[in-house]
Amino acid sequence: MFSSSWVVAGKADPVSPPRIHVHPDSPAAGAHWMRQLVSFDKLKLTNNQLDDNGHIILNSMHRYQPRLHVVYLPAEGARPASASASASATSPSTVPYRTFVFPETGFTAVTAYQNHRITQLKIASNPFAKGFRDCDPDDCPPEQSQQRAVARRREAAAPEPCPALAQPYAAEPSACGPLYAHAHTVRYQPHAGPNTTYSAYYAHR
Amino acid sequence: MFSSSWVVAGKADPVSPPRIHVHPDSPAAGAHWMRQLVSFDKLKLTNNQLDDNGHIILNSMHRYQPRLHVVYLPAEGARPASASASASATSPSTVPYRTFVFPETGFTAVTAYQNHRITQLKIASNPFAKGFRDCDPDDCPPEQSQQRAVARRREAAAPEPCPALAQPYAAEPSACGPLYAHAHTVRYQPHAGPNTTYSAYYAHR
DNA sequence: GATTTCTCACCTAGGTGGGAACAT
DNA sequence: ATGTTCCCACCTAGGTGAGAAATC
Repeated sequence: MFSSSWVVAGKADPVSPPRIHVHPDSPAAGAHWMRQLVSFDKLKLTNNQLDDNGHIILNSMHRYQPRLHVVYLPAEGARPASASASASATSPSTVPYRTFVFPETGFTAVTAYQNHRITQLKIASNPFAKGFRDCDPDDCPPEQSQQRAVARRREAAAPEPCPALAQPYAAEPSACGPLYAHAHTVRYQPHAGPNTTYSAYYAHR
Repeated sequence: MFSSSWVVAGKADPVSPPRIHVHPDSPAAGAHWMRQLVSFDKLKLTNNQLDDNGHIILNSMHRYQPRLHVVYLPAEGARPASASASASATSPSTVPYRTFVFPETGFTAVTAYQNHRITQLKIASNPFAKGFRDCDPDDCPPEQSQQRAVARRREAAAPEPCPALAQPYAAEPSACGPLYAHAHTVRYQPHAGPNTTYSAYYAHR
């Protein structure tokens, strides 16, 4: 058996090139942001340190805490001709902003799920993975022939469903032991300096 | 034979509900618009008079002249809290703007092409119609077995290509006689009052 | 008889996990 | 032994013209 806890494994890996995802609606007035839910579903993650698509660069098997920055931008006539990005780059201390952290959005980056319940959760709730379902939840004949899933699938382990994961995306991960969630719609900022980043050990169950 | 000219066929049909397509980048500074080509490829057309998707409503077999309006929007601090759209609706004469017309963008709306050369032009140049091509222009074996096109296709008429249409989307339509082009990326405004709109007669060749 | 609508096979574009191959 | 990369079949979503059916 393994101990189910995190352990420090030495100094952290070098930090990735820090990148910011600017919401596509930016800049916009406060009324715009309050009008509806603000979604970051255009944000993309990568583990390619040389990425040039503007994606957020992560290290696999490391833990991240998304942070949200709300930046006040003066009216167009009141600021210099240069774009706001360069203005904040040259004098960041003069740009007023507030930062918000939602601890429930913290996640561990992975290249492969470490817990097959997460796999089942994604298959059940993501329309693009419909091909891996045993049964379409929307129209599933009670005892009839199941919708044929991908032919070459040959999963050995039993499903052993976790009650806490019955509602997709709504469960508290710790309810089923250490889980490694794949996050699609998060904003990235390393939450601490290089010497305090969680390092590469993780717990099996 | 038919006469190859337009004739007046009585009073015009009632005008469609007038709609404006606002470019998705709006509002933006002049420097933004000058940075690259300004594309209206998100604009969609419909002949459904009851459309509620915000598409531009056209009458089939009628002629249209797109118009481009450049509207000056004062800096955010200098204008009232209400959005610019409502401001121009309540007092249009106070909104400074300029209108540009490019006669070469005029077109006739249709539900089906009236000239099969246009069909061939679209098939040759639109990636979504690749299934109807006899041969992929990018990799076509010189004399080998042609790429199989859609099976149930049974076009009777010979291709009889028009030299002026050799370069997709670049030809002057009148070079091959009266053509009825399908326009995807245009801005709509009826170019005259209801009594001077072209009506439903058109010329065969 | 001419025009419009509808369904279809055929595409593009891209988001899924599976699993083999590869790297460390 | 473990973690990563790559290709694949399988999906969603939606843009094509062909041709039958419907409409007028």
